[in-house]
Amino acid sequence: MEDMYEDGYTPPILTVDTVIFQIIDDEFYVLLIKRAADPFKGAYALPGGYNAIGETTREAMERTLLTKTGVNCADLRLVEQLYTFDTVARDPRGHAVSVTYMGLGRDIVPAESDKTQNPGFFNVRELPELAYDHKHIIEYAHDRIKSKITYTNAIFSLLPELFTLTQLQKAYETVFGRELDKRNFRKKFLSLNLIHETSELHRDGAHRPAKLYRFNKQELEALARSFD
Amino acid sequence: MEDMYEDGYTPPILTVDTVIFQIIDDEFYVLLIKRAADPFKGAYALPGGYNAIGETTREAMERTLLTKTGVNCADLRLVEQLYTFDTVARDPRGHAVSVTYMGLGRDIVPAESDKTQNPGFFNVRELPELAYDHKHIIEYAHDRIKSKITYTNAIFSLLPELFTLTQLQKAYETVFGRELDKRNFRKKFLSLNLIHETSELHRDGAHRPAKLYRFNKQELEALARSFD
DNA sequence: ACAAAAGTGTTAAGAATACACCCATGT
DNA sequence: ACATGGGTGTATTCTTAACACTTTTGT
Repeated sequence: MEDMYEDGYTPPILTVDTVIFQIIDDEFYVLLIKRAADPFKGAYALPGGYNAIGETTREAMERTLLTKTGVNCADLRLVEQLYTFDTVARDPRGHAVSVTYMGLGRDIVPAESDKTQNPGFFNVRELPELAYDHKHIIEYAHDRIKSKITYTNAIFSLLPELFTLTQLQKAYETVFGRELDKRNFRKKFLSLNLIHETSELHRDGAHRPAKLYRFNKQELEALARSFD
Repeated sequence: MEDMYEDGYTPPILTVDTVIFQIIDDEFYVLLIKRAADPFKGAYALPGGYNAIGETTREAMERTLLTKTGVNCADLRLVEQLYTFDTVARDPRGHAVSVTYMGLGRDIVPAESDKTQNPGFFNVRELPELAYDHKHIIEYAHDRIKSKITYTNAIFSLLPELFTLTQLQKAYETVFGRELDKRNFRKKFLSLNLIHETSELHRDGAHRPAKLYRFNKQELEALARSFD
């Protein structure tokens, strides 16, 4: 914090990058853009951009996300800072530092204007070639949310307000990438007292309708016991 | 990542700050310096400083830690990036961004030269007035290590190579800030297979000598079951 | 002999796991 | 009536939690 550098101090380039996840048809998707300029022209990348002076990293994240993908941060259900990556050759102008965020939501639709750079959701299990170290960042974010849903109620951010127990279980299975036992899942999850039954039913095809549930709180809270 | 800014792009000030913890006499201590210049002249602060261009945040952390406290990062047993704080009024020259690190070790001795700014370890339960948002950063780091020792073997970083089960339990109690049951602690910890008995004994006063144990690995690994 | 910390085991309650059939609906 | 996903219970094993006395040593 002291004056290591006199007036000649020049900071590195500061960027932000954002990993937006959502579940579509029981698969896990991440929001990417196609790069229109070098470096990595034509490759896919996380939405992000420069962090200007006078702007917090969170503000830069919200601004770049909106500009590059049309996604409004206020429509996300959970946003948190992930990690700060130092990346060699991240930027042609030299060493850069990228503060990354993770955002989770439901029914997020990127805007398709041609000013925005072909934003779209890609299945996390079938990613295209990615610019920079963005593959690594996506894996890091995926690990984070995998572990986060084991000790918090973060799964709410990937579900609609009203949901069936089957949808809830599928959401867990999608993030974990493995199957869970139906009876044990229900018994355990209900014992955590995070959700309550509503009087509404979900009718969907030629079978018994499912009860719809709702989270008690739409804010992050720790679980009484860790999950799975 | 695209050119939001033309050539006129100016990044914010980038700094690093480091939270070094160690246990001394069964109490938890953090390394602080006394600020020699404004802002916050005379207040205590975490060691840190500017991140120069061309230098990674980790390099800046190692450099500033050595310069300001005489502590060599290589002497720490565990170092990890914590979080990146945007802090208003963090720096008189305007908005700044601080990447923070946490370091854990044993028998760390700050250098007392007068070039270094009176570095010293302070009991986390009796902190002096702190500059900036450093109190908040220390609490954040404390929470991180509290939770980290519940699902990893990170406690090794706060213990000597050879240690008794009582020392191990005391280390947990120090970080958690509460007491644990001796018999349950031993039974559970030994069942995790992280440590093994050595043939050496620790003699210390007029009572039965204690067996000394050693960690199987001095690297971070996840626990089979989460702890406490 | 005594003071001090090391070391040790059992019981009871709760949690995790494995596992298969009936229910309510639409067509 | 049948196909489809919704919904439910039990037995076993493992884990946690509560709890007090004996052992070994130095003085």
